[in-house]
Amino acid sequence: MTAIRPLDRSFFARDPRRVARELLGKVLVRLEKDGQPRGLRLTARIVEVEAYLGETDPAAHAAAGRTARNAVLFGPPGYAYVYFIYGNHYCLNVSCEPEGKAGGVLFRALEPLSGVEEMARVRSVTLHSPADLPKLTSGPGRLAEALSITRARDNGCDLTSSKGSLWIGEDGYRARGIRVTPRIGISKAAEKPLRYILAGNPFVSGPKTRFRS
DNA sequence: ATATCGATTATCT
DNA sequence: GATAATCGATATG
Repeated sequence: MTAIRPLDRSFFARDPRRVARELLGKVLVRLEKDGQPRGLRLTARIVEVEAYLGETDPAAHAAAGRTARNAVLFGPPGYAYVYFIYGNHYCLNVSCEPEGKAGGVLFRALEPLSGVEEMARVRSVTLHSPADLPKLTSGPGRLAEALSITRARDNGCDLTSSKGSLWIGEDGYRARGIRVTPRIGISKAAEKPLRYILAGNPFVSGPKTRFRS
């Protein structure tokens, strides 16, 4: 049982590239009120993220300026920006940069640490072997579903407060093997290296890349 | 292993 | 009316 402490808001008040890199190895925490005395705590380590810069980044939702949808990206740092995409999926970001300047980091993959059974239940995944675990949280839409993240419930929530039901913390784990690659699933500015992964971690999304010495 | 495709809707042009 | 920071299923090598 390792203690998890929330990150300070100043952690997020920086360039999304720096925040993205430093978020690798941190922990996303979801507390469900399920009637149990302490609730049900789901935790998962962050193993893949992407940086989305402000209005200068053609691929960012902030590119066309502030709208009702993307307002959180322009607000204070450390808050959840949740959007709905392809008529099917939610994706989670955390706002970066000081208030007034847009920027965010997209959560693309997590490694489950606790609450695996609950994640499997809400994802409708049957776990036959450890090889099935990445189906739970490998991919932005999958991890959002595993943690029951929706725009109605979570958009605009403070991710720096452990009193909330969704927050980001650190447990002393030190990230190893950080690599930077182009972002996934975008057409504009697709060549920019703004995706940060823990190389070799089986929960990282996308085609598996081979190791080379 | 890679490729293609349909689902389904909030948001923006 | 078109698009989209995706996923799961199907087809094929």
